[in-house]
Amino acid sequence: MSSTSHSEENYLKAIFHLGSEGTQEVSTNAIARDIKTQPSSVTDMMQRLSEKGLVNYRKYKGVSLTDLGRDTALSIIRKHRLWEVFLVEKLNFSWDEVHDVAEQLEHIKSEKLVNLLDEHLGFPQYDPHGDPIPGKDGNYPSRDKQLLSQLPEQAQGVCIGVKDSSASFLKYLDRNKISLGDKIRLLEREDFDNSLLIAVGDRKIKVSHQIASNLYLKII
Amino acid sequence: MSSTSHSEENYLKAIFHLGSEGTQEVSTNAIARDIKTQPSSVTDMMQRLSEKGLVNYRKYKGVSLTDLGRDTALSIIRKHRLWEVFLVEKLNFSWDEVHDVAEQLEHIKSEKLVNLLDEHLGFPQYDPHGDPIPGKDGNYPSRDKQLLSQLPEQAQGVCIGVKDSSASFLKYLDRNKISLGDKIRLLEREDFDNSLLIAVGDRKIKVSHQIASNLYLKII
DNA sequence: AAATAAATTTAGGCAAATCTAAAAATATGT
DNA sequence: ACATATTTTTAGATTTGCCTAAATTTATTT
Repeated sequence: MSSTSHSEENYLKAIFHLGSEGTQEVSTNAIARDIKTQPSSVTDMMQRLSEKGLVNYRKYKGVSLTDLGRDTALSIIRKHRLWEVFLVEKLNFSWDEVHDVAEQLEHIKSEKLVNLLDEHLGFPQYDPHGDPIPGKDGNYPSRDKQLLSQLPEQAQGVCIGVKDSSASFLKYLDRNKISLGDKIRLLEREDFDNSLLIAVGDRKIKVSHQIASNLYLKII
Repeated sequence: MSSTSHSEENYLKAIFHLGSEGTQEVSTNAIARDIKTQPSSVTDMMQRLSEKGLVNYRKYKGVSLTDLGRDTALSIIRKHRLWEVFLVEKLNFSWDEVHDVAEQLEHIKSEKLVNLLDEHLGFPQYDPHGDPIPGKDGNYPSRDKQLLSQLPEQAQGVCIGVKDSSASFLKYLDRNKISLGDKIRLLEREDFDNSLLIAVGDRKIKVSHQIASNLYLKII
């Protein structure tokens, strides 16, 4: 019944993302850092969310999502990702521009809107950054994926997502013509700084550890 | 600079609509009635909007929009109406379902989004209720239109808009197969209750004064 | 295990946006 | 024009969401 506020929804989303999909306990400080607010504000909000039955909160012990909280978080993430698809597919936004707008659109309240949008987009399974879109019923498909940085040498995979979806990282990928769906093989690992020599299609590229630890592959 | 809040935007919109497009002075009570809030809340907000330079406010004398306030109101109305077109044209909402959702979408802040949406929709001139869509530059085309109730007998026109866009009125029009673009002729006026006999295409319909005073025609 | 550091919570305040009740200004009726 | 009614404003509270500073709890070091 009592519907969630804009702000409450942002906290739920943060807990979901920080606590590996809401299952693990998340610390007050981690939430504050993520949401760019003070730890005391987080404590405040956790007490309110706890009273609403959206989180499990024990003083000094951190929080996790209840089933209700997880469902709420998933519905917001669903909306966020569907809107991202809309912005990129229908309005020709580039993938590094969609985040802030989707962050606003995700709070629009209308079941009908979300479901018609989903249909309009052809029931997409993934957003422009390769993240899976939660279903209407709240099911959340988890893909098996691996960071490029964790691959064994000579292994190869298809690029299926990014961990960091900041504009600067996405623009780096654009400049280096690395896109979702590209086939990538790890050729050499430089032990000194953990940088990698990879083959993207038939191009050879050197990438730093930081890059490699933000790119998800599906091993093939 | 200082951006307007959700709530401030709603007040600006109300003043625009109540004061025949923001030109006339609007009373505190009228705003309170329109926005479903207490007169004291309106006074509060008028003082804040006045400090921000969005309205001309003199105690006990009512408010009107400044040029800045009018521009702000128009940009919100532009967004509202573009989203209504989107909902009807792209997502197949019916025209009586769009209002509440557009009321939320109109507050999304992104120049780029509005302009790409406009382009995606083919730069529509009117929303699904026949209201003109303000331009990017803030120009607001006023059409010459007349209420059906004010027509002289035997005059005819094309239905171009509704004054009341409540779901119940719009559904009445649907049930009676009266749509924007239909040609309507006033056949007879019943003096007793001001009800009218009209011809819609080649069908004859009786409509009450209340109906007739919420339907806009362009005389032909 | 005591001392120190870090994380977390409490306490007290602030701004936005609302409310109710009371006071002040304006409008209306005879 | 004077009394009454209506409208509008002020005063004082409340809720949400945030802040800073101080207190408390938990973790880490030596």
